Amino acid sequence: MESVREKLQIFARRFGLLNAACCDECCGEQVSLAQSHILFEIRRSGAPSMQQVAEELGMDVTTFSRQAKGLDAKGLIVRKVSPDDRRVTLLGLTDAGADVLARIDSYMTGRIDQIFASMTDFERETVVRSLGLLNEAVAKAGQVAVQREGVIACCK
Amino acid sequence: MESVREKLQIFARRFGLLNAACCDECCGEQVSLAQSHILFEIRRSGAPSMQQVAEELGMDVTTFSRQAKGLDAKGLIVRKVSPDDRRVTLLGLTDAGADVLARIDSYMTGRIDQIFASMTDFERETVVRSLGLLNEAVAKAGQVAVQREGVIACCK
DNA sequence: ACATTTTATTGCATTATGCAAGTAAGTACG
DNA sequence: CGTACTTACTTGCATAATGCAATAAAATGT
Repeated sequence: MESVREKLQIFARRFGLLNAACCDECCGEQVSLAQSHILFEIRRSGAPSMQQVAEELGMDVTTFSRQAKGLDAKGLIVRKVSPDDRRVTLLGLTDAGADVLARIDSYMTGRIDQIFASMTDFERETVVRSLGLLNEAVAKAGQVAVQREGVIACCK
Repeated sequence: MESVREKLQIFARRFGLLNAACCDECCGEQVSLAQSHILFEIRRSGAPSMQQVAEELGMDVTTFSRQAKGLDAKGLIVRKVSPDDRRVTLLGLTDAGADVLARIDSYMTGRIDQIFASMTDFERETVVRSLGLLNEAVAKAGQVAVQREGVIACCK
């Protein structure tokens, strides 16, 4: 019988592939998969610093720095020095960046709708609620780990 | 409010990070994250050909070929010519490969248990069932996509 | 004022990646 | 048969990604 670990592994893998495919299909010319993650996270977290995003994505800051430079050069994000601390760079999406992300969103939600189409309303609801539970639980487990080991969730 | 797309995105990302951390902590010396995925998939699918695994993982066959060579050199997998078709290489885990994978499994299940620890029994059950539903739904959506577009699920 | 820490950037070497091309084995069809 | 075509895998090569070490610049502590 299939373990929870296997279920999660397989689901995460497939979702990753779906994500890559969508990103590639709608804006492969403009952004790589990694860069699409960065756009997503910038939108999600307001006006984050480079470190914040890099850590959230589990990416080395140096790698992140280069990716951010690339996105800046393409006019998809803006980097401005924080007024509070001139060492930190605050990130934001440009209109073009928001557009690219919106296009990826739309592909993704389309595909996700296809996936959910084979479910009953009840199943759909259950699954969505479970995802919420799962994310909360991961966050909680992360906090515990920080208290115990001084480590953030899953990142080194 | 958080969309399903966002929930999925975030969950998949965190799981990926967890996966990387576990793989790194217990056998970073022996296998890369990508290689751990390969071991996982070989075990999961019996005695697959190179192409099968590469496709399942959404990896280019040439990249896969090199990774497989590396795993073979480390004595973690065996590659033997198929008796049915001498072009195809059938993959299998060696004892050492199975051990490495078992170690990763054990780290992962430990972490997953931590995550599930903050849930009630009912929630846990619901989440597990939902993961099953989700994977089935992805598989179904994949089949539909094949019929319509001649494309496998999410891979190009 | 000076040492320490923090944030971000660059140098450099290693690795991953994928396309194009090649080899070897199987298949189809005259 | 044999010749053309397809399929499974491997290598060449060029490009992109990655991370550690070193650096610059700003903030903090004492």
